[in-house]
Amino acid sequence: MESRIDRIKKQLHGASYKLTPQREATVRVLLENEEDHLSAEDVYLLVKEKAPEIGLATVYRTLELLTELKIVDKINFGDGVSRYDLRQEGAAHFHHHLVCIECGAVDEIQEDLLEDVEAVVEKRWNFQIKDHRLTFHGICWRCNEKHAAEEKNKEEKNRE
Amino acid sequence: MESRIDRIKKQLHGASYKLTPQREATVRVLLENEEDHLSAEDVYLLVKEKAPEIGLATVYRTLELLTELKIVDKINFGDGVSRYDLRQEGAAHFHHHLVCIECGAVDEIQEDLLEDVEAVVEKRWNFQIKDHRLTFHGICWRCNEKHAAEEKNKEEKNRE
DNA sequence: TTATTTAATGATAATAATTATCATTAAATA
DNA sequence: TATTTAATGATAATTATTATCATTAAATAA
Repeated sequence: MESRIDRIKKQLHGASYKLTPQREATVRVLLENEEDHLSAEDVYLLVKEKAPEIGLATVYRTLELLTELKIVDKINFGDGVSRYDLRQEGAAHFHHHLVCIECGAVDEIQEDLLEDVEAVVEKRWNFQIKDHRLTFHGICWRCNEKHAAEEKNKEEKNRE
Repeated sequence: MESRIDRIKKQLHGASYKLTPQREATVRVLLENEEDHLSAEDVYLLVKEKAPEIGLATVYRTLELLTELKIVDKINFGDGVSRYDLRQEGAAHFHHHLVCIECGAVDEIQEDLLEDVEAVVEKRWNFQIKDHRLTFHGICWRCNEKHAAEEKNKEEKNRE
């Protein structure tokens, strides 16, 4: 069976780039850390564990290349660092993010959700949408549950 | 009548900050350049025209302060520079952006458009939304019109 | 195969945006 | 008026990213 790496290799070849050992190591790190929103530095350190000879510049170059080919998405949560996410295979659109303002966790939404909104934007603003970025800032389910538990606890204490 | 500046002054006082001349000059620049997505450097240069003694660090500090107080929104279009937009008065939510991948223009959408999507996210992901960022990347109405005109032109030439 | 062109890499210097430091000034308060 | 505190300006420091350039690896031509 054709693996994800094989398909990425084909994508690279299609654009006349090669999948060098360094590029492959970088892609593997991204595959093994999906959903983790790694920075270039993060990727560099992880790649180094397996391939210590790799240079930071090569990691940057590879991430840039993968971004150009739309294999990864470069995202920015406003903390001064770019982060890189593998794009879902076959996904025309970028996935969305939920950033928790309490604990800092970043969750992903793979569902599109924006179809109706995009139809409106395309028509009303005569804007041909090619991609989108949607991030919600708020309180995640973990913090919500934690607060609910604390609340319950307090009530029980009061009843005593 | 109470002006926008007066209201911002009150907001600052409410958080026990003062509206110093430097801060006022910075806010005025933002007011006079709404919809322009200015970077800190842009703001600095504009403020300098009116108040040449101001320092870049003060502009950064002021923009940070205004961001904290949710008077401005700090945004990032992925070009390595933070940009600062005055938030619509009374707007609970951040406005959206249309970034043209051809000409680089950035247009704004003040309408919410996300109410339905947010209801789904709050329920399905148990996420309490406090704010959002939505940016569409694509081709703006100006470029679309230009292409349409070019197309028409070509057709006419062919008919000759 | 060997020579030659081209692509990719690693080390590191350069750049650019932002933040930290610190002495000075302005403002608020005692 | 004296004194504490907040804010500022100049500039150094930091940090992420990009550019440079000599070296290596790969692809292609002879």
